[in-house]
Amino acid sequence: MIQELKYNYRHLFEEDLLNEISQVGTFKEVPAGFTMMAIGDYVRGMPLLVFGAIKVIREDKEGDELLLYYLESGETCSMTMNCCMGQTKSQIKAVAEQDTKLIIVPIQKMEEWIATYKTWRDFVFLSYHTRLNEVLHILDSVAFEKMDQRLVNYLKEKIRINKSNTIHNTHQEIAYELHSSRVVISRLLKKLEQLGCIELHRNHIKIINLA
Amino acid sequence: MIQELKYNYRHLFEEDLLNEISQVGTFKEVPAGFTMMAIGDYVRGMPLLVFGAIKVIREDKEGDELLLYYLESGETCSMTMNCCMGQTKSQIKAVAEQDTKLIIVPIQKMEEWIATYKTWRDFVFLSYHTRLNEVLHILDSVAFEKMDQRLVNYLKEKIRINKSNTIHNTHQEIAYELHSSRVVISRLLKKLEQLGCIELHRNHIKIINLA
DNA sequence: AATGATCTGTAACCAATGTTACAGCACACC
DNA sequence: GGTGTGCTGTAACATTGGTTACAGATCATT
Repeated sequence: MIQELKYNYRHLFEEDLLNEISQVGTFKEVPAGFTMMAIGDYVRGMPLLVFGAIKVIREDKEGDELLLYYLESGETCSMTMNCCMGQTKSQIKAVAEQDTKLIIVPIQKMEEWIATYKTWRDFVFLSYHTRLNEVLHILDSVAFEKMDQRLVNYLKEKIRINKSNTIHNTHQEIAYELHSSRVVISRLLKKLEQLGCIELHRNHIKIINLA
Repeated sequence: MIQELKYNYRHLFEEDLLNEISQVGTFKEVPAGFTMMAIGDYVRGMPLLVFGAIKVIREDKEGDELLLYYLESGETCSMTMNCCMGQTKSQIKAVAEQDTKLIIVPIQKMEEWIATYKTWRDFVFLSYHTRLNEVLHILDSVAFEKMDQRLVNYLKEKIRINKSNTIHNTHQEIAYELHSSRVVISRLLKKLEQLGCIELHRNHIKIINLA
């Protein structure tokens, strides 16, 4: 554990803090597709990603979904902190986008370290900062952009996160994450194919050029 | 200044911090409708509201607007902190909803106090926490709700903030804040009037019952 | 009272998105 | 090879919201 921790966080935290983390943290591995947290779950710890990626999804009462953003290694989830500090249930769902490795730090420690380690404090602030910007970014896209543009952005982000030009999802899955319907997504994807931007196949999409 | 500060923040901050704030802070009064910050402005200080309310608005490149949330007395704007710490330009517009009084604290002090005062740290975290939740709330409403419901929520929030059952806005102004068009808003308002929920007048709307 | 500006109401139309329905295809499993 | 399941393509239609256009109402100013 300590190696993977250091590989990702050495440039952020001092030796003492890294040691503390490795003492109180729990190492976890989760497979792609695994739901790590559902709406209403109580949050017991703060995740530090060391490998992989997690997608964070908003859900309304009817179960409609909307992808918010991805967490990558070296990052944490300020939503989690949000819940910890507010002592409330989770407002979001977290699903592993890839096979993922992470370290869970107990809530209590995370609050303690805010007082004692400046680097930890900066890390937590930066995380809030980043998440707030990402949620604003999604808000922009939902409020100001049309579905075709949102779809293109979604595909771009997906290949960036997964470091691959092939997207292994069905149209239905994409529709859920954009809070749209399968037929609409199929329609727009077909248009993109006709423009030569992508190639459609069963269960996967090859990205050629999204400009 | 010190009285107004204490009235709103005594329960949050210790005496020492209150005194520091009153020494380095600048008192400001702004009239309703005044634009306190525009997109692209550089942020020079952190505002602590002591009276009134400020609306915070997101804007895209085309100048399309979307109301994010209101700041009330006893609150600050984590967007501002967002900008301060990231050293970036403002991503939002802030307009006084009412005649408003506030204290501006220099950025440098605000970072210093995070290390030295626990109450300040908690305040800053709580502010991030609240803003993140509010932006999520707006996102929910834009992503999952239809315009009629969004309009009702808008009206409700407006009377809550202004502590009055009469809303002094034109349909056009409401349309801007919801990122819709005047005709659509007039249409929906008329429906609400027919249901007996509101009364429409020139330049103002009287709220009867929004259930 | 006449003028002009602004605000509101309404109709007609358009575009984007969502819904329903169904056909054909690919794949896994028998 | 036959069958069932899930994925994709497509048509027809409904709904929501945005656009254009214009008439009438209200208000301030002269």
